[in-house]
Amino acid sequence: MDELINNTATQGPHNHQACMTQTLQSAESICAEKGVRLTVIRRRILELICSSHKAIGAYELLDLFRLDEPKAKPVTIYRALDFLIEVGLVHKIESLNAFIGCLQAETKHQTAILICDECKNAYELDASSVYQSLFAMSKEIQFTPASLTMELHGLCSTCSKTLK
Amino acid sequence: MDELINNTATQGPHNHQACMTQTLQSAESICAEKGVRLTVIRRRILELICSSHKAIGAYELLDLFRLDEPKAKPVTIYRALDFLIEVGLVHKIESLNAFIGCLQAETKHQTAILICDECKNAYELDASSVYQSLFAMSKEIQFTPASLTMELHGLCSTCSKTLK
DNA sequence: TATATAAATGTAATATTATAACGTTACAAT
DNA sequence: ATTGTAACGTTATAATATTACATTTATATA
Repeated sequence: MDELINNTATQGPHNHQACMTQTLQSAESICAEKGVRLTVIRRRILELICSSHKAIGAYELLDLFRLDEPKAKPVTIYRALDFLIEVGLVHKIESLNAFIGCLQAETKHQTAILICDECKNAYELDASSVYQSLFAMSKEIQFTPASLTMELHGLCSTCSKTLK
Repeated sequence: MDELINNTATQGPHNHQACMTQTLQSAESICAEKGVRLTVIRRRILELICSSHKAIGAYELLDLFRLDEPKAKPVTIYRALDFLIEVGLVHKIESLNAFIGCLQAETKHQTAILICDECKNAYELDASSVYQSLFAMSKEIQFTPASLTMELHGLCSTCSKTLK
């Protein structure tokens, strides 16, 4: 039932150009469908986030964005991030104050984020079963669940091999 | 198997004075056992954190601490927090940048934090089963798990009744 | 008990992350 | 064309967290 989402990215080198192209096209259609605007700024920031699978901070993102738009201010990044998160195209990793692109934004999903503490690559794992069980547990004690943050730190397969 | 930890606190009013006293005594013995020093500052900060079950921010804590120690600086709080977290007496809630006292620090535990978005009270739920299943899932894809952050936002029973 | 060592704290400065407030521009629905 | 809303520009500042280095306190043991 649960399964790895962006498994190509976890299995070593993948065609990242194709991965990005697909992500951005998918983003276009999601926004179109939702009737929200993926403006030039928002699209560019999504592109920067998705340019790797590493978690990236807002100010790091600002530095990259400024290569094209030297006068850009932090709030521009945060506004775009707010939008992208709202639409589900980006996730915030709370334990890092950093952001990753969502590779499966089209599917409604309940995921855990797996973060490699060595290379900072972050992956999403479909964890519906875990969500269901935690939601059930919380309801048993009359807690009404709304949203779940689940972040698993550790080492990806590549880095754990390297560090042996 | 999984169960609510500080269930008295979730079930409405409880004897908070007794709760605190017990938490602090327990903290003393944990530190003694580990051979680490629960200094006056550290004990006081733990006491402030545990003075309610609401998540509290570092600077809020600083304000409280300054009632006694007007010259205290942020780093004093952060140092104490680092210590208390290291020892397991306090947890950081990543999604709030805030802290709560741990009511069951003596037991090795794998917990989810339940956060009421209305009253900010936070509870710990033993979620060993969920940890195990997520760890197993991650290992299947050759990810080596180290630590898991699990934070469930929602409404506690009291607040969900009130908001009806 | 003196003293060496490590741990804890004091103090100042600064880095990092994020938001508020308010004006202007662009879009898109009538 | 007008008008209302969403997006963006600009400035300032709030909120969170760390670094660096000096000083004091506790602990072990000579």
